[in-house]
Amino acid sequence: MEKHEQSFDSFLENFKKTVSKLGFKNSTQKDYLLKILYFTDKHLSAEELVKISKDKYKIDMGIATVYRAVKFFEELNIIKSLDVGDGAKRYELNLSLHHDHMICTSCSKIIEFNDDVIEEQQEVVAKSNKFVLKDHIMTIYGICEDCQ
Amino acid sequence: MEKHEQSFDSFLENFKKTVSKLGFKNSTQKDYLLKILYFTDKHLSAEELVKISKDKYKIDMGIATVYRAVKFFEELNIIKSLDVGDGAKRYELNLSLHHDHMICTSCSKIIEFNDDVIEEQQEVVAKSNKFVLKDHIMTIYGICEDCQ
DNA sequence: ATGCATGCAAAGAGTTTGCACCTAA
DNA sequence: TTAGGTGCAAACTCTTTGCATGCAT
Repeated sequence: MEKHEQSFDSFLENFKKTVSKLGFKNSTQKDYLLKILYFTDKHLSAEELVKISKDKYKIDMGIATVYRAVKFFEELNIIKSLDVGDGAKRYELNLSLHHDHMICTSCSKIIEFNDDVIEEQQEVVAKSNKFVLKDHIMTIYGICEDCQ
Repeated sequence: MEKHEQSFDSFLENFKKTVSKLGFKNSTQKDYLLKILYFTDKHLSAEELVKISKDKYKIDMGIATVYRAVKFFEELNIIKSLDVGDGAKRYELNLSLHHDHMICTSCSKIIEFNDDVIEEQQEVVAKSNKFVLKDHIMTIYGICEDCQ
């Protein structure tokens, strides 16, 4: 997958400006959550975000803060949530180009992919049903090479 | 969407044979759950299944029975679960041809669709990633005609 | 008669919320 | 100073599990 198009510093700066502009307040917790999400290549759950922020950045934050933050981020459309099928929602930054997921039902590995044909075709489907398209999720389930 | 290709009676008979063959036992509860799922055009949650079986068929069944049954059905691959984004999983029979979902983010209406191009293209994507494809989910989010 | 299935209630897991305190602006 | 943010714990929702009883085979 592509790297993000924006450096973390400029992304964060931009985010903070938006937050201020909207009349909300910035916080260390949100900064670190975004930092973790920016630099990970995984899809993290709320629990995992708490753990990483503690282990890696020595920041203790309550799980409630994480849930409130991800909800906030989702409203600003800068993260997406993903249902992998284990109980918990997983989150990822929404900065890079759109991509979909392929999940191995044996080892739960997640591979990201992007396919132009599918991207275009969903527009076609939306139109023919008179939907104004906003987003889509495509997840392919199968057995990855290693598990076959 | 297409109607089911099999009548309910033959489907149920077939199911019961399979259950016996596998060494499990049949039950009224499972029969009614399948009946409800067969004849509904909605995607029902566990709670809703309990309610419908009580209201429509005067069968009281515990929610635990429903969860155990849907898990059992999923293992037999005769139902699918669907995550609409409200907390609860929703279930639908897996008898008819494969279809995907388009969900209105305004009124939560679910429209089913089937698109050959997308069906074929996901095979292509799976192959190029050396995945053995088993299934896929495609959900398009947008605003339906009524809500625009 | 045997063992899977059921119902109930309790336990779990994930997420949300109320409230007192904290902190950015 | 003062709204919004945070942490904690309690509450909630959805789902699973233990156990005694029920019922299909």
